[in-house]
Amino acid sequence: RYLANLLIQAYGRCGSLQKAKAVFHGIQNPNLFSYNMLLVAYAQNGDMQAASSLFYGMPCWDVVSWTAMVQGYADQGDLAHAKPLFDRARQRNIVLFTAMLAAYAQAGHLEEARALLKLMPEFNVVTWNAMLAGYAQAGLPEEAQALFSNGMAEWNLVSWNTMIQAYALLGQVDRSVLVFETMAVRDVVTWTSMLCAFNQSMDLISAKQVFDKMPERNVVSWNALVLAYAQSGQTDQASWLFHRLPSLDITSWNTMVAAYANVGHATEALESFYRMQLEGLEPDGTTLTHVLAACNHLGEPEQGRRCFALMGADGDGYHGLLPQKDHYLCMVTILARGGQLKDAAELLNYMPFEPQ
RNA sequence: GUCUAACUAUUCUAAU
Repeated sequence: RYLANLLIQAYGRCGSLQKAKAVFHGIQNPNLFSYNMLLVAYAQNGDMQAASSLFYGMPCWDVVSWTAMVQGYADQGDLAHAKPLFDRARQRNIVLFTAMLAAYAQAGHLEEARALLKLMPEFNVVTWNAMLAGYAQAGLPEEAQALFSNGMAEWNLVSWNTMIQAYALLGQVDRSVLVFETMAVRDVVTWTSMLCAFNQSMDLISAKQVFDKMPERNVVSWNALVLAYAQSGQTDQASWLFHRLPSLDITSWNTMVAAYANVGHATEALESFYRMQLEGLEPDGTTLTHVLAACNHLGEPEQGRRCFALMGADGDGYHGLLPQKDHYLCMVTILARGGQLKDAAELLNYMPFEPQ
C-alpha cells in the first residue's frame, strides 16, 4: 500500500489520472494517505469534478484533504467553491490558511487576503510570500516593498524573486536589477525572472545578455527567450531558436503559435498548431485562443469554424476542451468580419456568458 | 509507522 500510494502520487505528477485511479482501486485497504494522494492528483490537474466526487465519497477527511480541495478550486479561479470549503474545515493549520490566502491573492482579492492574514494565528515565510505575490501581480510594488521591508520576519529566495517581478510588472526594471544585484543566492527562477523583467521593458539586448549569463537553464528560460524575440518582432529568430530548444513543452508551442498569429502569419500559426499535435502534444485553451486569433487574421470563417468546433460545446470535445469566453468572442468576431452576421449573433446568444 | 497538502519565473490571447 505504501508503494502504491507513492505510485498514485507519481502518476498524478505527470498527469496520468487514469493510471493513478487504477492504482488506487488496486489497493485493498486504502488509507487516508491513499485517498489524499488521489485527491491531490485530481485537484492539481484541474479535474475538480473527479476530486469533488472522491472527496464526498471518502470515509474521513483531514486537513490535507481540505487543503487539496481549496487549492484545486483556487487554481481554477473558482473562489465561490474554495471559500465555503475553507469555512467548513474544522481543523485549520497554517498550510490551509495559506492556501486560502494565496487563492485570494492570486485572484486579486487583496482586501480579503489581508483580512484573512489578520485572522491567522501564526505566519511563516510562505504566508508572507503569498501576500507579496498578490501585491506584485496587482501591480502594487509600493505595497510589496512595504511588506518586504517591514512586514515580514523571514525571507527566502522566493521572497526575493517575487520582488524582482513586482518591480518589473510596473516597468521599474532598474529596481528589479537592484534587487537582482543585491541577492547573494540566485536560482534559475531568479535568472528567468530577470530575463522576463527585461522582456517587460522590451529590452531584447539585456534579456539576451541575462540568458547568456545564466548558470543554469530550463524550458521556462528558453521559452522566455523565444518570447523575447517574438515580441520584438523577430519572428524568424524566434522560430530559429524554437527549433533548437533542448525540450519543448506546451508553452513553447503556444508561444510560437502566438508569435506567428500576432504578426499576422496565420498559415505558419496553423502549421505549428498541427505540428504540435503530430508531436503528440495536447493543445490547451491558450493554444486555441491563439489559433482562433490566427484564423481571424486569415479572414476565412470556415477555418475558424473548424478550429472552434474542435472544442466540443458539451465538454466532450477535443481533449475535453471547452470554449471559454475569449474563444466565443473571438469566434463571434471572425464570423462577423466574414459577413456571417446571423451566425455571429446566434453564437452571441448561445454562449454561456454575458456579452459585453 | 519513515508515503500526501500551502508561496515565486515563460503563453497576454477578440474588436479597438
